[in-house]
Amino acid sequence: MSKDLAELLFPDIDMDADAYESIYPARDLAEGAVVSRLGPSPTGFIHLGNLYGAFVNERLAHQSGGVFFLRIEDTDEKREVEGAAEALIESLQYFGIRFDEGVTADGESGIYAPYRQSERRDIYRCFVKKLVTEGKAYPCFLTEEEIAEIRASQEAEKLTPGIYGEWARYRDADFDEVKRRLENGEAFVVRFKSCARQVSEGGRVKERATDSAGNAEMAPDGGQAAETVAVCNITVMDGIRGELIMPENSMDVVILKTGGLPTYHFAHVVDDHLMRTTHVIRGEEWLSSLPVHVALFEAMGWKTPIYCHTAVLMKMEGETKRKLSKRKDPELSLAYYRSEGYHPLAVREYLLTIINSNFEEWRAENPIAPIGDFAFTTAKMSRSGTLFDLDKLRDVSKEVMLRIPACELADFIMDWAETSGRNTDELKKGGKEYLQKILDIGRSGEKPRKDLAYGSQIFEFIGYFYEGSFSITDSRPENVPAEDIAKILKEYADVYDHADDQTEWFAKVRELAVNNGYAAKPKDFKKNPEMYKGHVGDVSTVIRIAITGRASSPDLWEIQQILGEQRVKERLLKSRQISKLSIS
RNA sequence: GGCCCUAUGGUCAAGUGGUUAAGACACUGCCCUUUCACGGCAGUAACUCGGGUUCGAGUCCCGAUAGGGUCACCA
Repeated sequence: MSKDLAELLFPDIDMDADAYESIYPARDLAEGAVVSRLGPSPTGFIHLGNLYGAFVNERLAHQSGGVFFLRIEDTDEKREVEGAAEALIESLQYFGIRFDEGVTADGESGIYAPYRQSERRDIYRCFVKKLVTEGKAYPCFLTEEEIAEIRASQEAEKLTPGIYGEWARYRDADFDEVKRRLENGEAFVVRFKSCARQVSEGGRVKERATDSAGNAEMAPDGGQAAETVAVCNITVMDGIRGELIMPENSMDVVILKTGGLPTYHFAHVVDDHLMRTTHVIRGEEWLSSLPVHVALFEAMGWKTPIYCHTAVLMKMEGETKRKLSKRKDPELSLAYYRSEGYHPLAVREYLLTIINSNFEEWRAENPIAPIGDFAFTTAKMSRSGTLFDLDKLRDVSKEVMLRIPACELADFIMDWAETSGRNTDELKKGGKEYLQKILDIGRSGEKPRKDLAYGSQIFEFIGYFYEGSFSITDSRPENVPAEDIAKILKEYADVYDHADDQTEWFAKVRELAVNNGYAAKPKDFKKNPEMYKGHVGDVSTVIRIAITGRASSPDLWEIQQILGEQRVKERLLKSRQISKLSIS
C-alpha cells in the first residue's frame, strides 16, 4: 500500500536509496577528526554571526585533522539573491576562512558533490520516497488558506498551532483519494509522520530530575511534583551545552515542498549523513527544531551527528540586548568592517576572544604565535548571548596591527583605500616606501606605540603627511602670546638643521624656549609658574602645529625626517605668514 | 501564550562546595613624558530574587523574575 503510494508520488525515481551509501562512502579519517560544514543560504547578507559560526566550524575541523566544507543551502527560491553565494565565498575568504571541500569561487570540489542543495533534488526525493514507502511520510494537500484557518482555530482555543493529530487530515488518507487529487493536478507537500507518544495514548508523567543521591522528590513544600504532559521528552547531548531535555517532536512537519525541493530540516539530515558530517555547528536559533532533526535521523536509521549550538551575537538596543538582525544592523555586516578597514586578522582575533574564554589568556602568554596554534575547545565556549563590543575590537586590533610588518601594513592600507573608494592619488604619489615609513613611526623598541587600529582611523591619523590633506586644525596653547608665534617659528627655522640627530635637535628647541622666557622643563614651570610664560612643551606645540597642523602627534623629529627638509621649511614659512596675518 | 536557551561589575568573562570573587576592555586619578600614544601604579564597579540540600552555596536542586530564541511549503 505505502509502496504503491510512493510509486504514485515519485514515478520518476527508480534509484534505490541504499545505493547512495556507496556513492558517498564513509570518509577515511583518523579517529577524532571532525567533519564540519558551513551551510549558508544565499540571501545576500553576511554578518558577524556568520563569521563567528564559520570560525568555530573551521577551527574544530582543522585542528582535529578533519574536513571543513561549504554547502550552499539554496532550497528557498523566493529568498535567493543573485550572486550572493559568490559574495559570501569572497567575503569569508577575505576574513581567512579556508574550506577543504565544497562550493568554490569557480565551481565545486570534492566527491560528495553536488554541494548546492538545489542540485541535489533527486537525492532528497529518493529518500522522501523511501520514507513514504515505509509509511513514515505522506502527501498532504492542505492549501495555504486551509492551514491559516486551522491555525486561527487553534489559536482561538489556545492550542499549540501546527499540523498534528486531528488536523493532520491527510495523514491516513486512502490511496484512491490521493490518486484522485493527483490526477486533479492538486499540489501537495510531503509531511513527516510524527511518532511522538501523545496524550491520547495514555500520556506520560514528566520525569523530574533526581539529585546525585537519587532522591526524586525535591519539592517538599507540597508543590506539584509531577505533571502530566502531552509528549515524552528526549535527551540530546549538545557539544557545547551538555545534556538537553526537550519534548519529542509532535508535528507533522513538511519535508518536501510543493516545488519538489526539501525544507531545511530534511535537506540537512540527508546531506549531513551522506556527506559524513560529524559535527553540526550552528546557531542557537536551531535549538527548538532539534527534536525534528533527531526524529528524522531516527526515521532514516542514521546516526545523529554531534550538535553544537553556539550562542548568538547580541546588540544593545536601549536598555536591552537583542539578537543581531540582518535588517536592523547593517553596521554589523561584514562589509562594514571591511569598509572601515579593520584588518581581517583583527576581526578574527577579536571573534576568537569572544568564542573561547581562555583565548585572551593564551594570547597573553603567546603574544606572537599564530592563531592556529591555539587549542580551541567547545567546553570553553560561551553559552550566553554575547554583546558585540567595538571598543574591545579596536583594542585587539591595535595589538594585531603591531604584529604586522610595516611593509604588509602599507599594502593593506593601499588596498583598503582603493577598494573603499578613498581618494588614493596622494597615497600613490607618495609611494609605498613613504607610507611604510609613516606607519612605522615609534613601532619598534620596548614600548611600541599603538596608534594604528583600522583603515579609516589610520587614514585620518596620517593625513598631515600629505599636502592635500594637510591643514592647520589646532590652535596655539593659550599661554603662548600670539606675537610669540612668528618669533618662535622664525628662530626655529633659523636654527633648524635637518642633519641633527634627535638629541641635538631637541637641545636646540629647549634653548629656543629658554631664550623666549619658557621653562626648559615642565617641572621647572610647575614649581615657579610666575617665572615663565610656559614651558618647552608649549614651544614644541607651536612648532608641532606648524609642521603637522595638530597639537598632538608622534615624535616630531621623526616626522620631520620623513617629511624631508624642504617640506619642513615650507610648512614653517607658511605658518609664519599665517601667524603674521593673524597678529596684524 | 507553549516550548527551549541563558543569568557574576557598563562590556567580555574566570570560577565546577570553603577565594580578600581573577583578568581584559571602557572609565577615573597619579607617575613617566616636549604633545599624543605606549608603559607603570592605583581606584570606582558584580554573583537577579526566593526557597531547599549542606557544617558551609556564585557554584548543586526547585521555583519565580528578567533577557533571548523559536513556534512557516525561511534557513
